[in-house]
Amino acid sequence: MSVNLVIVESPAKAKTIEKFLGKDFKVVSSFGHIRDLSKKNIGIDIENGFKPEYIIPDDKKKVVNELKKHAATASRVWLASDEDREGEAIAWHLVQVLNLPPEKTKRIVFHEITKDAIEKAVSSPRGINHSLVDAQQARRVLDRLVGFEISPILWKKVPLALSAGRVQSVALRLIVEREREIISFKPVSSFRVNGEFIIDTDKEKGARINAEASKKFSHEEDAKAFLELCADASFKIADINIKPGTRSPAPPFTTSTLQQEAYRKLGFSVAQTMSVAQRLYEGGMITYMRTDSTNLSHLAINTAAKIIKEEYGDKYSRPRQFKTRSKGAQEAHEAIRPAYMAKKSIQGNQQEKKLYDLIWKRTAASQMSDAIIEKTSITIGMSNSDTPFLAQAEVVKFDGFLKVYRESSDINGENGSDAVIPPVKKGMPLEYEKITAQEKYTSPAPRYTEASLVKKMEELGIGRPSTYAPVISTIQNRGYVAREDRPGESRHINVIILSGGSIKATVKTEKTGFEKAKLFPKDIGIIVNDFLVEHFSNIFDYNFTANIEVQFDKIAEGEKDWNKMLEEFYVPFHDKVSSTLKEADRKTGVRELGNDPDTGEPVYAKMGRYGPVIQIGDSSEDKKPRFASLRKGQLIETIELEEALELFKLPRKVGEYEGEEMLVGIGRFGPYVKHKNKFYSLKKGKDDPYDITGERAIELIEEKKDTDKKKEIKRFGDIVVLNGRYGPYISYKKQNYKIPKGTDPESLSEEDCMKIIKKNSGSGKKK
DNA sequence: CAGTGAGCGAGCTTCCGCTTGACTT
Repeated sequence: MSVNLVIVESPAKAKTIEKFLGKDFKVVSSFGHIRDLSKKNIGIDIENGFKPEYIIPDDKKKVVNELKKHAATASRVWLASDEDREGEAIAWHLVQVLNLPPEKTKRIVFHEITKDAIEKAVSSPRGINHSLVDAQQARRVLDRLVGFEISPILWKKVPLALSAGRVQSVALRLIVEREREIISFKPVSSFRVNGEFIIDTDKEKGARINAEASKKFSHEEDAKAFLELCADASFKIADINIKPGTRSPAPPFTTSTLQQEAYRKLGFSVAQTMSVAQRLYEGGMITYMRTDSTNLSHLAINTAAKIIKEEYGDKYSRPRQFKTRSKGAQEAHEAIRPAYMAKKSIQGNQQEKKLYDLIWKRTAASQMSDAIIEKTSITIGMSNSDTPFLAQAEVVKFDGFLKVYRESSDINGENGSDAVIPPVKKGMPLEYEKITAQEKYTSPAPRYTEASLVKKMEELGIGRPSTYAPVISTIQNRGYVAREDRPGESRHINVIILSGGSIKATVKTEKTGFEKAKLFPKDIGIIVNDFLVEHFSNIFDYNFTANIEVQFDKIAEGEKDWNKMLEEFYVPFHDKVSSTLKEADRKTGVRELGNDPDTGEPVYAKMGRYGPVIQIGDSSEDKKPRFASLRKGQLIETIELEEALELFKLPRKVGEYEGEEMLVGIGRFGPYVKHKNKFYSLKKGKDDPYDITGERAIELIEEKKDTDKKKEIKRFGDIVVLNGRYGPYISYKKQNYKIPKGTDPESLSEEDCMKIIKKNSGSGKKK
């Protein structure tokens, strides 16, 4: 029985490959890495040349046993893990753990899952590349050293801090530094002048041109003076400039660009995109979704060309192969594309259909012709000023790839001018209909979204396709960063309008600072970041990863010894770890805000044991300071005295009801009235916790009691049938139970309820 | 879930990358 065993990393890949190879081949999966560093004693014997201590994690034991069984009966084992640093290491660990003898072990690689590529791989096997394995070990050990030596310093020196790492801490730094840019940003306003012109000879048809003055005005008086000039001026077309141009499609998706576009076009979070893509991959509908490559297989390029020609005609087809440009790309896989281009749509839920459609269009567009455009610029001259008005328009002469796909931009409303310019000739006279000078404020760099953070991380070369989503979850789970909204504020802007020869000034309002699902640093994130940057500036430098990647590459090329590289890194690093542990002060981010006007005591903002607090007064033998927690959206870094003192006004008594005190405060779910140990929410936008009256509080209490009564359908002792947000349910001993569909809750008897409770209490236990 | 905060200090936490489920909301 001569059986060939092929081991790949992913089970879905195993299934596909087995179809291509004959029945002499059994294809199984390792489910990624099968060994990792032990967590005991850092998992590294530092004294002995950084010798790693590898263990098989509990959740991998079953897989390893299966692999051992298969390997024992196979006469030849083909290690087909990915062709990159990590893949090579997986192959090596397999050799070690499965005790594979060299004579029956072959290492093969392929970048695309096509019959051709796999057959070719099988016909040209090689051995394990030990230099590449060493580069991976260096990467792994370095990450462990950084993470496991610095995190414990944080536990000691920063309250509530939890972790640090080569990647997560730089991601955090990006967010903290961006926030500081925004905090210190001072908006400046200037006036932009826009004119709406009518072609003089064509007044009836109403052909219009919108144009902007080539100059901005910093002061309102200057803008007004310019409009006064306009009132007396005559206008004409001074110049017309027509420029042809082309636009090319974006390359097919990588993990990073898929996450960005799915966020911009479909509103998916980074994690959501990955889980939907995973399902598409497992269903055999798309290629692998964790990739940094923009390569397409020849087969994919050829079938795409065929389909594009059929669907849109020959002139829309333009096969291309894109070069991967991102830093540190390892290109073990293809770009993310449909498994079968012929399938324009798929079965599945809405999310799956939408994501597939996006991938199909992006892939197709990448294989289509450039769009041909014509850019028209018009200069409108003024008789009494040398400041012209300019108009620009773009006409698509041939749509090419734009027929199926247009990439979105991170910046809203900057997708080019869609203005249409009527046919005009040089020298044509024009009349203004309306000329408006409107104040416009500059804005700071935008806060990161999950997707734009991924983009930035990729640019810096930190993180990998498999870790972008997890890292973003980590910094949020640690409480360093939160994805939040901000309602924004209104701001007045001055507008001056010239129309029919007269000038009028008005004031408009606009929204500023509105945010939706943006990444904000939290106090603890800011303090952790400042501590890390203060003591380990070299490691949390934006270029650190790029620099050590150069070293890893040298190891992979066999030009450098991996232990030596680690030695060079570790000696100064560990010195710094020791000295920081010994010398660094505890960091609470404390800021003195001023003095309490009532008592004269100092007021501080700082990180307390349970979170950010304001403290009034110092601690002494006979006096305890007073504390109040910061609210959502407030930062130690920016809170001011007045705001801080406000926090001490709550909770406050608003009166008595039924013989017991009513207290108003603000909790995690917003403002509340507390009465007899029960909480009643204040109405959003209607009630103000600082001036709500006792009568209103009683009203709220009664109202809530009333709706609670309506919620209850029936009751048998401990068993209560209730009307909830998601329909009727049973509540019993603090647990909720779903009522099966099609059951009328009114008709339930006590026994029926017990049955439902018993049936459902088996499932869903513990965390 | 709507509190807490001093100081002492047991026992715990933590990294990045490669893979899926098995969980809960």
